Amino acid sequence: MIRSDATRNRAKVLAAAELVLGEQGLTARMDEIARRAGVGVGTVYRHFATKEALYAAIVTARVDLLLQQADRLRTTGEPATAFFTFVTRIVVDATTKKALTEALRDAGIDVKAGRSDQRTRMHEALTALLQDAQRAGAVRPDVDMPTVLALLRGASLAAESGDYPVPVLDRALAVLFDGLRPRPA
Amino acid sequence: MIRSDATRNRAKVLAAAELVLGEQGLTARMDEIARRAGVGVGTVYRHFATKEALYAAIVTARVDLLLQQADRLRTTGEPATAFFTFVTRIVVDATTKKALTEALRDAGIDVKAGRSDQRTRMHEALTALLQDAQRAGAVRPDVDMPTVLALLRGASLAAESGDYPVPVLDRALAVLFDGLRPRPA
DNA sequence: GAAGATATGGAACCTGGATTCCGGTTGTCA
DNA sequence: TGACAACCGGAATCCAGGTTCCATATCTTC
Repeated sequence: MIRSDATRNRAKVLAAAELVLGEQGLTARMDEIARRAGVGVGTVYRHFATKEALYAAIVTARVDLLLQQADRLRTTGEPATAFFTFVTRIVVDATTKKALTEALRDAGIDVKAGRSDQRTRMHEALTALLQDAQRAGAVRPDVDMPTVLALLRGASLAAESGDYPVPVLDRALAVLFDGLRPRPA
Repeated sequence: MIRSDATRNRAKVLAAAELVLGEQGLTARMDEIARRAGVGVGTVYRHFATKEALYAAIVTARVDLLLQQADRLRTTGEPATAFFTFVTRIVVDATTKKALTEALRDAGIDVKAGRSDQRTRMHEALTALLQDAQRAGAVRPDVDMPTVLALLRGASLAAESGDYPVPVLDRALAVLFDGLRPRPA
């Protein structure tokens, strides 16, 4: 039987970790996370065998969220906005969630444990969105997934590094998107 | 009097460090650098007071090189190619020199010690190239330096992370450049 | 080629931070 | 409520890497 306080603490740790990891990325310290959760390090370790495991838990959850959004956008019918919105969302996410970006390396995760199916799923989701957008003539037909991924990753990394004010990021993204659109002959 | 073997070793350390830092970035270990230089750690420390100082020395040198190239390009007369070539050069550089990219944070250096004038110089060089290109109608007039820097940084970071084959990076850069060009009405 | 100054190698030391351990608490169940 | 298992906190332990130290080896100079 799992004790009630245990579940409660687990949640607190998760929440604190999400916060701290978002702020400091992979360099965040375990005791800092514990402190913010109002809990001892021991407790953190009781719930997550290792720092990496803790990260994995968080990243996994977040990626799942993104995947859901991708699905929803896809069924919205508007391929052009679906694609650009999703990409934007990823980048914006990166602004806050340092750890996520790290883990987003090549559109997925490889944070050890099996979870690599997420990587595939994310890849598939993006491919679908891209192809739809291309079919709709909203994205030039000659860019492929790897290229998009590289750009996306670059944007996320830049965003993640934090010292850019939002408007600058917006403008940068705008430029990038313009580059992705088909040239008007 | 500086002993001849001392200068020789200094050079060896510098060379090894440039190599190792290029490969592994800031996480490179001091003893690895020493090993590759065929020297003891003590010797490394005799020449560079601290890991950071060693990095600074290398980055400074490299940025100086880039600055020279910027100058040369600028006087070449072709504003459009000058700008795009320079940007490309920086990104390509990033492919090999992890440490550099790190340090290139917002177009400069702040690796502690004073050297921050390089930051200014790099910034000036880029601004000059950008403005020239804009005046020549090769870059849309509505992008500003911060935006370019953000994009540049993103590209460098992506490139730095290494797992992209050259052609992908080329294509990504092409897209980015297209975004920077003025839209043909 | 001897003396003194300067360098060298690399073992020892130190520090920050992850992980482990365990005496003391608290939730659960009868 | 009592007994016991599941949990807790956080001090102690471990470990990886940076940095220091110094006995020994190399220059340089006279």
